[in-house]
Amino acid sequence: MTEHENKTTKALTKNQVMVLDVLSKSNAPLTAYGILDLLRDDGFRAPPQVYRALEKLCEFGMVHRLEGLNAFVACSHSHCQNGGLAAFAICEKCGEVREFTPAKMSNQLEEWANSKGFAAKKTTIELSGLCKACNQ
Amino acid sequence: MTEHENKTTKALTKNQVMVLDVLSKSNAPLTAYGILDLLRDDGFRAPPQVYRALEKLCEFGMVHRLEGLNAFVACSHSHCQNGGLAAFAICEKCGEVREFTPAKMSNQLEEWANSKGFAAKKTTIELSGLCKACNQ
DNA sequence: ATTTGATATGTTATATTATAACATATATGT
DNA sequence: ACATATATGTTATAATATAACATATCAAAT
Ligand SMILES: [Zn+2]
Ligand SMILES: [Zn+2]
Ligand SMILES: [Zn+2]
Ligand SMILES: [Zn+2]
Repeated sequence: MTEHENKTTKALTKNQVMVLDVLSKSNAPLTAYGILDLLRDDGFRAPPQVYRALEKLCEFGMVHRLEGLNAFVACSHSHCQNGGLAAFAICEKCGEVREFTPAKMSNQLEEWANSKGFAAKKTTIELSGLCKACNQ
Repeated sequence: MTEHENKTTKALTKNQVMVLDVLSKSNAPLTAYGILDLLRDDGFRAPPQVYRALEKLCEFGMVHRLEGLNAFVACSHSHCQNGGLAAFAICEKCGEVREFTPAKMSNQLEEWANSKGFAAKKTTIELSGLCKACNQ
């Protein structure tokens, strides 16, 4: 059994592992091009290699895309793999990202969606501001 | 008194009026470059003209940026001008955007932020999926 | 074991989105 | 009229993302 597995219990590919690895080790979100630069020595040469890995990792719920930053973070849990709504608090100063699971909000959004007949496939919740440490 | 005014009761500039106008008349979000194309005949020639107007209109709360689409919509209310949290349900098929105000969620996010000492400056809530009409 | 199809990877080129930098014009207060 | 701030125009470039095609690797099926 390999180290990383997705929900279908299929092992990640080489590139997926490398991308997940740099994201997991980073203490701030990384852009696709930032990841590319970090992986040049490992044979990455062009954006599609990164974007393709990111796309799959996002599908698997192992990585999240932060829309407000055009950047990516490893999931804080082992993996979210959809269904579970995730929210992110992003510090503008230090870059720290806290992922949390606003269960009640999830219900309320669902309630709203049901009442309007809207079938949500994806939900984005992002707070940007200052984390406790940076706000002193 | 001019037609459009922002919160400081200062009239919008010529370019701001034109950008707000095309957004108000559109029944779907527009990208900056889409707006540029629509305004070529009105003297717009380059992206900064659009982005500058959009930046101000967003500040004034008269336009919202949809992070998931890199696109912009006119505020459904007269203007939101921050403080009031706005959420968006975006139909992937027809492009329709419904802006709504999830008051309870707002409280819950605030609650979470307070408990963690996070000082949120901006909050993004976007649902993407299918609207009622498109989901038949 | 060989063929076949599917998936993953490499590579080049290009599309899309956004901003930097500088020049000119217009408005506003003294 | 002058000084100052704001708005606009313009060129160039940065940053983000995808299209298109070639090659390689993997996984059945024969
Ligand atoms: Zn997660
Ligand atoms: Zn911080
Ligand atoms: Zn609004
Ligand atoms: Zn629709």
